[in-house]
Amino acid sequence: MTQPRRLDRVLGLELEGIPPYSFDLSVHKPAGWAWISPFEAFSEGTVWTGFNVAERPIGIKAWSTGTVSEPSVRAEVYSDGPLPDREESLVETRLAMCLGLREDVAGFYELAERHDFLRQAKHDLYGMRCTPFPDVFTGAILAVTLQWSALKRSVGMRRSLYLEFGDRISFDGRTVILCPSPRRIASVGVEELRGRCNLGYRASFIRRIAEAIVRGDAPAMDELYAMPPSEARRRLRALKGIGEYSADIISPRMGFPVDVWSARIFARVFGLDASRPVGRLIADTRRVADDLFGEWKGYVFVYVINDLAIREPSLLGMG
DNA sequence: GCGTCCAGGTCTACC
DNA sequence: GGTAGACCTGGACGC
Repeated sequence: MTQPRRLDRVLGLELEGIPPYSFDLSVHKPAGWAWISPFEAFSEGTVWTGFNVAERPIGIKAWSTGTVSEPSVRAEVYSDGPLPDREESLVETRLAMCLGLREDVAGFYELAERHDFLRQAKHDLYGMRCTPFPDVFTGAILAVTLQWSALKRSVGMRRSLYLEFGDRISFDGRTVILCPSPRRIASVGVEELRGRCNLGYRASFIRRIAEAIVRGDAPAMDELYAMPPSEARRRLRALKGIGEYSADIISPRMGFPVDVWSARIFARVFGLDASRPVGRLIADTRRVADDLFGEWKGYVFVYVINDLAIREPSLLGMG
């Protein structure tokens, strides 16, 4: 195992948000989803994580300095050297995006008042944001490893990719493993990827997505963020191995990524016949989500699953 | 112990 | 444009 790269504090940021905003719920969701890296740490309201900016590993320590009604986040940025102005600006923009700080959820909360299950979720998770990935490759690795696999194996594949190929960084007394860079994965053979990470047929998908990003043939996350959501998903689906489900996960304006598992949950929430063939069930839950919630459907997905994690954890296999 | 089924999708070939 | 079959692997289940 390689020694972690030591990073020093190079920048402090104070980020304002649109209320209501809950930092803790946004970066540390009740369903146990990590904010950015499965190897980040969260303790007493502070998160230590990181991502790559212009192929440079960046460490982030962040915590709330405000309230739900007057949100403010302090972020300390760590690097292996001073950041050029352009990279400082990139880090600040990306952090605000990943935190969902500038997302106005008033429209979603209005919608939530019209549905019992959402009114409850809004109450339980008030101020929580959907938090986009810092880059397309981080989202693609999650989406592809979730495909056609039981959760235990999905978790194992993703952790192996990080452990085998991700950068280890050490800062503020913590060590975090970052998402492997596309350039690193593009330099590894498909068979080696398959063997070291137990990826099966997914190895070629991940390798081809990495190559597309290195060539500049894939859209950047900030470009996707600026596009209409349907266009962003269309651009993502042009990548090999990214279908409707995966594009819904990766898109910065999250879609409604129903699969076999979540279709059964949402069939119950939406009052559909859960005994129908699973292919039909997935199509039906997608249609209902589109019709009732439009572009807020991603928030519906995240709020419902995380509210179940609080109220009915056994339904999610959480105990 | 062994065989079968199926799982938190996507692509390709074929019609 | 719609659909069947292939794709890796491993846990659960029946025998």
